[in-house]
Amino acid sequence: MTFSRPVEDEVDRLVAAWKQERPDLDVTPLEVLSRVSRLSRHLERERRAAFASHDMESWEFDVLTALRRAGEPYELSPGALLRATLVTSGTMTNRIDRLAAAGLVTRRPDPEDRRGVLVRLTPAGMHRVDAAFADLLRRERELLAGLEQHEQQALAALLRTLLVPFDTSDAATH
Amino acid sequence: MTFSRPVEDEVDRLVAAWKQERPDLDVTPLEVLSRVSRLSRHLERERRAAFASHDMESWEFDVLTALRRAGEPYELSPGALLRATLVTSGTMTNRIDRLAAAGLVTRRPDPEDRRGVLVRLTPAGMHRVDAAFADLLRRERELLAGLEQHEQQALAALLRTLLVPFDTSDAATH
DNA sequence: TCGATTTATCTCGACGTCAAGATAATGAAG
DNA sequence: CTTCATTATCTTGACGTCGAGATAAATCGA
Repeated sequence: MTFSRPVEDEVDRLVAAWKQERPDLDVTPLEVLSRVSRLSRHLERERRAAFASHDMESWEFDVLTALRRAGEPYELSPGALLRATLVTSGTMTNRIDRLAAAGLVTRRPDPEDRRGVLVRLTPAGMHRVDAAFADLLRRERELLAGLEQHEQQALAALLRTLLVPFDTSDAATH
Repeated sequence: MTFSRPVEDEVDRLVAAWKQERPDLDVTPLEVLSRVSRLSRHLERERRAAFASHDMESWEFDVLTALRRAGEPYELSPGALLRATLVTSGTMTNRIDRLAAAGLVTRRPDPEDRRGVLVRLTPAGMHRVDAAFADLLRRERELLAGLEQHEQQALAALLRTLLVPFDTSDAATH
């Protein structure tokens, strides 16, 4: 039970400005969606900073992480990787090229489908991602320190509701 | 009061995979923060699609919107604009250049500060942004249709808590 | 008033992403 | 078996963003 709410964020100001300028419009959708976008941008900056100390780029982490959590043998197709990371196929090809050049993944033809390719995490890649991930979790925990456990759960559940339509409907290849 | 929760999103699967692979780590921060990032990416795609029909880019909209809601005389400095849009100064210079070339804004020296510049929305820019904004709100309302009014408010409040530290502490110039 | 610091904007090269299209293999239908 | 639609990956060029640094004006302090 919290009683104080004197604190404003940028979105409060933004919404107030719109109400002033366009009182005819109902801008309440911004209360949620602008906050999601802005928070995501701030988080991305934090991630960048966190990874810098591990000499890793945030796009590298996204790919390596997907492979890592896939479990043995830490191998996925480019298609699976692009669905996990929400980037286009061209972007994923490019990312895999560079990760392979850095020795963090290997690429081999899929023996079951001659169109396909399989990307596998190397021991070096595994080591890198594990270190960075532990650090990221530590930092993310701090960012969430302002919320009680049950608030975090409530927040997660609400976000899930918004996310489900995206994650189910389209198996978008892009 | 809702009892059903059979529905999973991609983050549920992602968290389950991590628990399998690294049971020693507490990955609950991902429940919130991965969802924010992923949702933001999906929203960005939606925005792109929404603006396409108005023949407008999403970066253009961000700048024009900031000017529009500032009210008469619809004029802000590049510094104010970059803080509103969370981009770097180099990016903002570039954006203003292109918007000015398109006739949607004008740029003039700040009479009060010879280092400064003032960017003003033109009538054409105003017209464009008003049309696009109305459309965006309509689409965003649909995205939120899965949540009751009070759920949206709760969600907004929780997000605000996470956002406040970013929006207060740093007046980051970048 | 002078020098040092801060603030505001711009420049430029490196880089990552996207969109569209190319290639090639697979799967489905008759 | 042949044709057609689909799927998987890669190629390419255009584009927007970032980061670092340059310039110049304003502000602060002794």
